[in-house]
Amino acid sequence: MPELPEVEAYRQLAEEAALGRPITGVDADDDWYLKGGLAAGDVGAALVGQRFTAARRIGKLLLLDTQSGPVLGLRFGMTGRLVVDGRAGVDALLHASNDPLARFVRFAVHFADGGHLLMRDPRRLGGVELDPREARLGPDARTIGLAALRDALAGSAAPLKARIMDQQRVAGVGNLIADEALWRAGLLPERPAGSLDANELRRLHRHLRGTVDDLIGRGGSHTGDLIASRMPGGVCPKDGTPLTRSRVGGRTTWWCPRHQV
DNA sequence: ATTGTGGCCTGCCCGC
DNA sequence: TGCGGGCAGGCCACAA
Repeated sequence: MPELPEVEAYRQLAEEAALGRPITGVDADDDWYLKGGLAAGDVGAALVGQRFTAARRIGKLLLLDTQSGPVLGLRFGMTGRLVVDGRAGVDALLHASNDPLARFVRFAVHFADGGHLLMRDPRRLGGVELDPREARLGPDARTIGLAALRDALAGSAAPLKARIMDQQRVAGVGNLIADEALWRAGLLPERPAGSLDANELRRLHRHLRGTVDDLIGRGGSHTGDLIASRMPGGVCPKDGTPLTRSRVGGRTTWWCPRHQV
């Protein structure tokens, strides 16, 4: 599913292939897919005649700036893909259908040259927004500083995993990255977020950023070292201990009961 | 304010 | 063989 690494790949695709091309039309027929009070026709009215000038990303939110219009915000939910001129941003997506590109198109932007940028999302968990409130998102997990991470966790009784997945505290951490980073850092997902000492905080910071960089480099959130073992019968790749499965913060969570404390 | 829960949506896979 | 149910999880509305 799209977590930060996938959305970063989408951002790069948009940056390489979608900037500077005059927009001549928009298909936004699915009301469910329009967020933030948008009505059918609003997106077209705002974008036709514009060009995208930059592709940015905060956490899992892709932001396409326009010349003199609003910022187009794209969220991909769990099964959303970005496709530009028929070229998909990522090859494989866990839990998403690999049906032909023509199916499940929820939103499309057409360019004057005949090409298009579109979102394909079988489960419709993503969405489209104009001028999304970027300030609502916390620091991006790829670049967050130690002090900012400390601030995000300080004083919280919520489970550590839930806290780092709170997009208003830290932007971009999804379920798989959370499990992978906590596993690498040797920290129990259920630990109260505010209970980390200075060493543990440093460890989490190092491994959170390291995990994000690794997964971007390897090409997706499914390429983590823990992920392959994240199934019934799976054992910890570090020490061979059978992994524990539970729910933390409402999410299925896998961890090693031996080295995560 | 903080923390937890349920529902949205659809495809897949398991067991009967 | 068909079918029901559980599951995947990002995000939001809502509850306590």
